[in-house]
Amino acid sequence: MKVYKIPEATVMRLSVYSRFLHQLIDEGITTVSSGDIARGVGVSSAQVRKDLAYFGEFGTRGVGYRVDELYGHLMKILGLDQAWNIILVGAGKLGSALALYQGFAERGFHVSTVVDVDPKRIGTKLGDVEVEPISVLQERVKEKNIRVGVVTVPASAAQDVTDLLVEAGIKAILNFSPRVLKVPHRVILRNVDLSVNLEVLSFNLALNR
Amino acid sequence: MKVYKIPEATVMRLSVYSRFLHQLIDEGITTVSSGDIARGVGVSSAQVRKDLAYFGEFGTRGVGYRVDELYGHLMKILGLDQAWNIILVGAGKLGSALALYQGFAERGFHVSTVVDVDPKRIGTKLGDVEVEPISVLQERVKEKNIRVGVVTVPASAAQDVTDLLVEAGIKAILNFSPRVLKVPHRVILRNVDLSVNLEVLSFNLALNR
DNA sequence: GACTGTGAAGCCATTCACAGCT
DNA sequence: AGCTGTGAATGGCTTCACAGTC
Repeated sequence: MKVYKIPEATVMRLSVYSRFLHQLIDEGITTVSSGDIARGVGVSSAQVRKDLAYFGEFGTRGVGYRVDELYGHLMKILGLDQAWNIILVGAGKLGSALALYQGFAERGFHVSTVVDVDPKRIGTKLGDVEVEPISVLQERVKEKNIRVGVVTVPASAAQDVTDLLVEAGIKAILNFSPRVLKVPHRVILRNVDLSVNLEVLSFNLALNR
Repeated sequence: MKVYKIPEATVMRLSVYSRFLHQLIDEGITTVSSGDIARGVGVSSAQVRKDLAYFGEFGTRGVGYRVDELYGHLMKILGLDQAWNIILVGAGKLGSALALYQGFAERGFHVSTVVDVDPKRIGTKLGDVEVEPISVLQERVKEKNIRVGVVTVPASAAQDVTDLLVEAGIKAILNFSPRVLKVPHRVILRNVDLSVNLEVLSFNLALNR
């Protein structure tokens, strides 16, 4: 893949396109145009074509794209042609919800380990995964070849567990805690900040009052 | 407020700055420079100053910003000088977790109503809020002056409950379902797509293999 | 000397518009 | 005629760099 720099926004849209295509497959639709996709996900058709153009030529001029074929390409591009083991740190309300979230499993993300510090939570089951003490973190990451960690601990503990994940050799972290985390450059970090999202809404609502 | 167009990225950073300032207040720090903030949240100091400049001049040249003062300005700008009632639609795993999430309450977002279609969930308590049937949605929105709705239902039900929220006069929607929702222009929509976030990570990990 | 506020420059993403296929 | 792929134009956000202020 000769890839210089793909905008993150493009990657996010590819993920959305791929889910839309999945819908079309379920509906038995076999061919789709960039305009159809655009209408389906709420972007412009030029945007769809540009996004795809980063990775190759997948369509046929005058016709469009074969749905199953394009879907396969997108899944490959997104790295979803393989399953990913992930470790979840923090088995509180949010952590438990994510551990049981169907949407992850559907896309090939398998929560293979859940750890927590709270003795009351250790030993409980989330689906078929048992909550383990945080001391097993390094061992599990190694033995299960886990590359992605999800942080769902309170803000005060977030940097500490992040350091543990980094030390264990994790490659990417999805952070749900409302804290700015420091990680080495080699580790990919994404933040899903629930409050920030609500605050963007309240900002916009507050604008016109 | 004479505001032309504030980049969304700016609004999101303001939210992060405000939380950082809150930390500083807890630590008893009274003055801060744009460089301090920049280091604390991982952006450039020019970025911090530009973001603030959209809204006025809050600092003193040669000195910096008064922490409590700047914090107050940011909270006002973000619309957090008032409490917001929010309605949560869908009391499944994720919905329950969000209903009980402390981070919302801390920032003045009060989950005042939770509704669901599942009879088994109706009548159960999430903290001090009782899950009610979806039929009360319109009534609750009106009587409690709710302007923000949070959608945490399965993808298949997402558009239907969104239509209900829009019809009830909701002003902004935070969507956690993996579906692209259609809303009228007057309604503000934000998506928190959990799978998309993981897929951006897997994309980046898959790049170098 | 230190730090803010800001015009200008640079950079990156989106949109336009059309040539090229089918 | 319809739709893709793409260079060029546009628009918008970020970084630079410095004048202004304490």
